[in-house]
Amino acid sequence: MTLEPPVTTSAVAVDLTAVVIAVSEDTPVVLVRRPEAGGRAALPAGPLQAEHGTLQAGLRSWVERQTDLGLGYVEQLYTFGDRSRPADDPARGDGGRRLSIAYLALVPPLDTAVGRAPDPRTAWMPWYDAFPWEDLRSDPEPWRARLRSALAAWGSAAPKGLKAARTERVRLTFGDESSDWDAERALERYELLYEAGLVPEAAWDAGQTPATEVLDGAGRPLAIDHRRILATAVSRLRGKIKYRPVLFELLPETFTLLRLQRTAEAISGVALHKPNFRRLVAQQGLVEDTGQMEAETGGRPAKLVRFRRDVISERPAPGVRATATRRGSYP
Amino acid sequence: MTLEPPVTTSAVAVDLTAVVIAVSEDTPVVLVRRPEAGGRAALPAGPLQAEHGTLQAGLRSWVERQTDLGLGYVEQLYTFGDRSRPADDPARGDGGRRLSIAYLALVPPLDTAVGRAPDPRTAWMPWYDAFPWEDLRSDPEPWRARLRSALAAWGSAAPKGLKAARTERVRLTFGDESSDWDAERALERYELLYEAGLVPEAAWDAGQTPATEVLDGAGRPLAIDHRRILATAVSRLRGKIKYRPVLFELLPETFTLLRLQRTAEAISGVALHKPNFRRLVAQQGLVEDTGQMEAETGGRPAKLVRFRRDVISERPAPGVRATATRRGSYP
DNA sequence: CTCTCTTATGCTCAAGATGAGCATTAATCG
DNA sequence: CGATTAATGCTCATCTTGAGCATAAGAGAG
Repeated sequence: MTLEPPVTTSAVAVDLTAVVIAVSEDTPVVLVRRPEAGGRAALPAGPLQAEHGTLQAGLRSWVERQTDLGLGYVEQLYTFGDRSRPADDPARGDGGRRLSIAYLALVPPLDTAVGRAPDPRTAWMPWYDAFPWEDLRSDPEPWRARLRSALAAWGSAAPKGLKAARTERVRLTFGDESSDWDAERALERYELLYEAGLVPEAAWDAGQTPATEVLDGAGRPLAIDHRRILATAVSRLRGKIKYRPVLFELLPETFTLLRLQRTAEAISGVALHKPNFRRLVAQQGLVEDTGQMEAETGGRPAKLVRFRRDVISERPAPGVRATATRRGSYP
Repeated sequence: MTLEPPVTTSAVAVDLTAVVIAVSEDTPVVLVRRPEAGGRAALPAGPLQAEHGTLQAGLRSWVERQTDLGLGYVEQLYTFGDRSRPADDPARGDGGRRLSIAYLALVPPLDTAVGRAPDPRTAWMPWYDAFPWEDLRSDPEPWRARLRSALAAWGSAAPKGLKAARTERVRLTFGDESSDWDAERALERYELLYEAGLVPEAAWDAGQTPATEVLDGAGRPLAIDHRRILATAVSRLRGKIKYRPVLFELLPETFTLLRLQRTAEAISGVALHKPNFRRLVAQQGLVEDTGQMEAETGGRPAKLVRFRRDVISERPAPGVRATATRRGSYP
């Protein structure tokens, strides 16, 4: 390898993969292609075409045609192109490499009921189906305890010198009895489970059959490496809402503060302290009154507010970061 | 476009582009290929090869061979592949598209004096040569005032409905008399200057000759879209040091707290308040004493400290964010 | 051998931001 | 009408930040 100008190399298939996220009834959902019987659902993906002026335009144009929704927000996530991508990938063929440029897109809650979707070949899948352990809104302990004990076993099984490092990684990503985990580390947690062989993709990618006990409670696998791509999106989105007002892309024009909070909770997977959440939103000037009220609250009617678009990328870092409540205090 | 499995499309040349950053004598530098006489410097780039197991491994292996330095830290930056990428790109050829997967790499200060480099065809270029306006460590005003007035003119020249939006964008990215700008928005600033035609690449990419006044003070252009890639790296790195301890990848094994601060300042482009910076570092437990002292300080000798590697990805968010001092208070 | 200069290091203080509760208000549903 | 369900408002103790001041410990000049 030299520093000479790059030259074209071996055949590379490039596709654009979309992680389209919506929030439906406090559940974050992702657009997937329906699996055939027994198969795994896949993220929508399409080949990069010559007509596409920009990568993002390519992604945007065909997703919009598919979903009939305006994609409010689109950002490039990551480019996946490791040769180790599994052999059951139909696009690989003849020793070529497949490159997937993944994008994250957010759409407002319109026709996003789970199961229904704009195209009959697609469906909205709750993302916590893929990562049940990432939802700590109600009772976090069942999942955490199980995964931690499985991972502890993996740590103990490590070769001599690696034991401490593995144990420490588990502690950092999954927390321990005394400390919560960091919601943003969803990708690291998935990767750790993969390495530990606790998700079936690990065995499949190695050409083996996963042990059955592995499948229990390990979440729903997606095609190829799509669960990893989804985990990347979850991590990115959880980080992003802390400093950019992207939550509003997931909400209708007008909404109540509780709905905003529930959306934040759905994404981050933790329950938030209501008064503090409101204070945060208020002092940041992110929303303004519409003068209307929402009556269907089940209790006292709530003000309907709207996002102040003119503040969309204002100075410091608007967005919704807020304190988690102690466990169990969700509703 | 359908949701069918992706198929191989038109020829795509894929290369891995590296933004290798070091800090030399309080100056952030980037590794570039020396330009031919009159030409523009380019970032090192090499084609993606079939042997590369992972993209990052590919990037890492050949950069390490080139520089004889261990790349402490490598992360994927962004994939550039817009069709509008300029025509003087030697790798494009026959209507094919070029895809560049850019990586950010950090190396410790070893042989990184400006101008010297591991390979005679390469050089370390101060990144503020490309973005003089991004260095606000001493006196920010000369650049800011000039760019703001040029951009104000661009705003005023906008078609009727766009005027307000343009003016607002300028205000958000470049700040105004009363407010500083956000150091992380380096990429947005470059892109705004590009759109406004204030950097020569804008004219070149359009196949035109830039007006000479444009060139004055607009920084040093790089080959193709490499200045944009570098701006992406600057923004990413400035954001990253706030919540991950990556600064240490840019420092030798042991260092003084002032050197750590100067490195943070070099990257972020702003002068920091010394006592507060120390307090921050101390309370985060990022460093530990070595017991040794550094005598060459010019004043009272300073303790030599070292980064606590075991804390490298600890819970909340270690890293170096700190308050900027008011202007002019650098040294 | 002091005085001066330079940088290291420590301390204090006032604001602001955060984490956790408690109290009131206003609808709906039997 | 009383119970239930939310919406909204307020308070308080802690942390965290932004800024400035004071002292300590070397090198060099005179």
